[in-house]
Amino acid sequence: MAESPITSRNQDFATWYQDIVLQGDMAEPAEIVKGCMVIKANGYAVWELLQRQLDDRFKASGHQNMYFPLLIPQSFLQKEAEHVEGFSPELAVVTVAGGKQLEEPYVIRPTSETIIGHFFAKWIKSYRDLPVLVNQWANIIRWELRTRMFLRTTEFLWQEGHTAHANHEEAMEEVLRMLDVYADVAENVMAMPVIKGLKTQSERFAGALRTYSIEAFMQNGFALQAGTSHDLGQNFGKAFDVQFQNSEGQLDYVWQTSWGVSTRLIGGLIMSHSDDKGLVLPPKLAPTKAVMVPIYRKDDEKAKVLEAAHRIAKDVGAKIDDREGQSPGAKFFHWERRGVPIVLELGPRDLAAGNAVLKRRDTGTKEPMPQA
RNA sequence: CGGGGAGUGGCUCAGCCUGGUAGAGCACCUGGUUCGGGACCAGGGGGUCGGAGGUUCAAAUCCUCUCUCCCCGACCA
Repeated sequence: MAESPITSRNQDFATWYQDIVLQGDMAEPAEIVKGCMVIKANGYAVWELLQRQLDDRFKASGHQNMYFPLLIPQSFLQKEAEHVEGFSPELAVVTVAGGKQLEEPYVIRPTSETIIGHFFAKWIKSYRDLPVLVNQWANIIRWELRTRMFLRTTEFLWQEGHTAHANHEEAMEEVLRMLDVYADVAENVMAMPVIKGLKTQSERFAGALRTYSIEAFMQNGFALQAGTSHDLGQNFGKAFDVQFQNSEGQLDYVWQTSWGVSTRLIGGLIMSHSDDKGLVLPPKLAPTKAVMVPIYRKDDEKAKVLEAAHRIAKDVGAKIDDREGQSPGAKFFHWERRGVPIVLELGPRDLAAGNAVLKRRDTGTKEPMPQA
């Protein structure tokens, strides 16, 4: 019996988390780039599934995807007093480009309210232009003091929604609508129960009137802020002069919202479901839903088992693990650590009985499954 | 930024205290036997010990400086 490469949750939760991420082929520290990670195949595939679920809901509620520059003129950040105060300490700044000192440095976006505010001002003239409902899938950089894979990395992937409305009521409806979308995805896709609520004044987004969040509970009893939705009021509208004429012909500033979830969700997913044996993924977010492990000894068995295993795997949509030189035991551990929800076993005994063995990752239970 | 830990084949680490020209396990390659929860035997390839300087006949090992990563705390999606 080989020793498990995974530290138990009771022994050391933080180390357990790291082990799960590493052993589950989710990510690894980039090392050469401070605080950054390489999102590996299994982790990125989960992110893609999660993106799809979120994106479908954004589109269904009238939002459109756009893309804004990674680099933002430094002066933009300074236009909103609280915003600059909140983000200045964690900005990465580009001062040299093309071999020359830049006249005005660019900051690498920590979030895009400012640059999007600039363009909203160009695009919005009339109440008929409203609402503007934009989403951006992007990477951002925040120079955090301490990082943990997925939970807080220097660079991370996220989506940021940015909307502009004619009045505060509509903006607030949007803020709460998107909070509900986040809660829906968390609970019904990620199987991660959350509590919706209002953040305290000290915890709200820098530049927002109010910040709402969904909070999830982890196995160590900690809460994880899993998504936020901000009522920006007219703060950015005023800072970037986003004015429009209302139906009475008067000038007014737009009411804006912004909302985002990030690759941190994957950290929450891991800390919600995984166990001391490895990653556990809910079926809706599992890149590989089922794996078939064929078992055989002699050559004549091998031919029969492989033939049936391939056939059954194809029928049920399972990936077949027919790697040579790996024992079945080694394969079981391999897939268990990667969170595959269903592992099927097929050997001579099952062949004779007309069954395959079906094992669930979440419960660990095994049951016979008819081959037909 | 404060506190702790660690940098030695791809990975995990031993060796350092008591200097004497680099080891183990895993992984990898070849051959054979295996295969129902991490197989075994035999053979083989691969490192100059984070970096710089110093002491010494001789430095992974002693001294000085330095860089990086990880964990805990404060800050944040």
